[in-house]
Amino acid sequence: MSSADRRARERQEVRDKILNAARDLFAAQGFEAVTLRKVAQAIEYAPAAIYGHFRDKEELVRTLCLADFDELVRNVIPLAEIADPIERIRRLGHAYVRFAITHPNHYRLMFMYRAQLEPDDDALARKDDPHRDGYAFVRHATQQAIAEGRIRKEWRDAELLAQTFWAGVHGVASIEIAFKGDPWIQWCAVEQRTGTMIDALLDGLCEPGAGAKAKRAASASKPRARAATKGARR
Amino acid sequence: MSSADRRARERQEVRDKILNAARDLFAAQGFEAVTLRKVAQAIEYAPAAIYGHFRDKEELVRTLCLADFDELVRNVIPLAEIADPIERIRRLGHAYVRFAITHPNHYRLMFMYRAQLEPDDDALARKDDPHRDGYAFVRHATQQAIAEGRIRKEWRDAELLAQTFWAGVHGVASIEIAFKGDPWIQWCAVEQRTGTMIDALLDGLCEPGAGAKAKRAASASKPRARAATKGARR
DNA sequence: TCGGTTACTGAACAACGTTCACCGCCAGAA
DNA sequence: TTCTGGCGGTGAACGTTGTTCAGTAACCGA
Repeated sequence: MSSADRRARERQEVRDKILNAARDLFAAQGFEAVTLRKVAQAIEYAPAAIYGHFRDKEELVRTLCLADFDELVRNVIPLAEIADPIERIRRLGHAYVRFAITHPNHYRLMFMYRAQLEPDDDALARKDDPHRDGYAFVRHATQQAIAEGRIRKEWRDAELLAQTFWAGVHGVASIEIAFKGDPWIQWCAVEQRTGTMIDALLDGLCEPGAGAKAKRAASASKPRARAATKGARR
Repeated sequence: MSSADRRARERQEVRDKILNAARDLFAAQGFEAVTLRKVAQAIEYAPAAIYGHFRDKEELVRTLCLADFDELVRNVIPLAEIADPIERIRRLGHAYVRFAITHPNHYRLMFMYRAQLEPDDDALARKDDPHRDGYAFVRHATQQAIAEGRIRKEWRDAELLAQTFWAGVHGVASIEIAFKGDPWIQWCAVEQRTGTMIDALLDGLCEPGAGAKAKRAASASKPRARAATKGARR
């Protein structure tokens, strides 16, 4: 049945063309700049043709975002090899903020807009798998840190720790995206803000001398860019 | 010249009617639900009449938001009396998240949408005044904490501390607003997440025994709701 | 009474997401 | 070979949206 195969392949090709055309618009200018008429014009189809491949604009852009989020997953996977859970969390936080800053429109849609998406089957399949679910990745690390006695006794709740850490890096990332270049505040460099957030949070959460501070002192030998690049007032 | 006064007063009344009609829509359903035609219908004017009072929809809703933010300012002003800068910051953080949660659409527009607003004269006038500029309030407190030797030597940069603390509470607030009720994650109570963020950050930033932990231990005599209300899976 | 300013109207415009009747083409059955 | 069903795509339309603009009625000072 090669004819049916060809039909399916052609259909997939059109779908990919739609996604690619939409990606250019979305990555550069965000959700509202993705106009079905512009996408259709870019691929030389009528606007209504898109509805044969996606239920509506929302589904189109969300599909696009989910696909691009694999890049974040690929960045995070190698971190799983780090034995020390605190160090693993620290590196994850940096990678997370870096991804958010290089994909601001993706990040905005997925984490700053609204979340009332019912997860599809694909997403449900990888839920709670630390290798494919970012939140589970953090929670797994916090669980391990608790088990190793690294966390202060006040906060031995892996769920709470994971949510707090995520909120911290999300705060840095989303403020950077929403307020980048805002002249009201004399912004420190975003890498510095990220490092301060992660280090201070881990210091506060960890048992004294149980990893966080030691690691930071060790990595302080290679000097980090601190207080170097301040945003200038305009 | 009472006639000119009356004209000005009538003009202000119409402007207020527009703002009030828009506020109802905005507070309940957010920016996109504020339709100029719906606003106009509510006050029994033609849609175009609004343009005699506001440059565009953006300015209308932003004016509305700025006015409502005075409530946050009023909540924060009494905190200035707290002598201890660390405790002051802690209380500010709780008030901040509480405001965000009770005004999710206001918060979303001001801090999660876009910030490319050029500040108006009124805003510029109160910039850097700790009593009327929220960010300056935090920075002033961090400066004082540094001066009192409460902050660890690695982080004695008031600007950086203020930005990190703000990012922390903003992270908790914006995640709560964007992900409230999301079944993917087994959410802890937002008060618990707020408290953990603030306490852990201050613990990590402060010199050991220089205030943060002592304060927390003291207030732990009146038991806080910890690990009590977990969001149940659905 | 006159002239000008002000506040508002009604109708229109352009752009958006989305729908729907139609149509041509191609694979498989008769 | 001819018929037929369905699939993919089209073109035109619908209902919204924000916004503009010429016109108008009321009012105020002269």
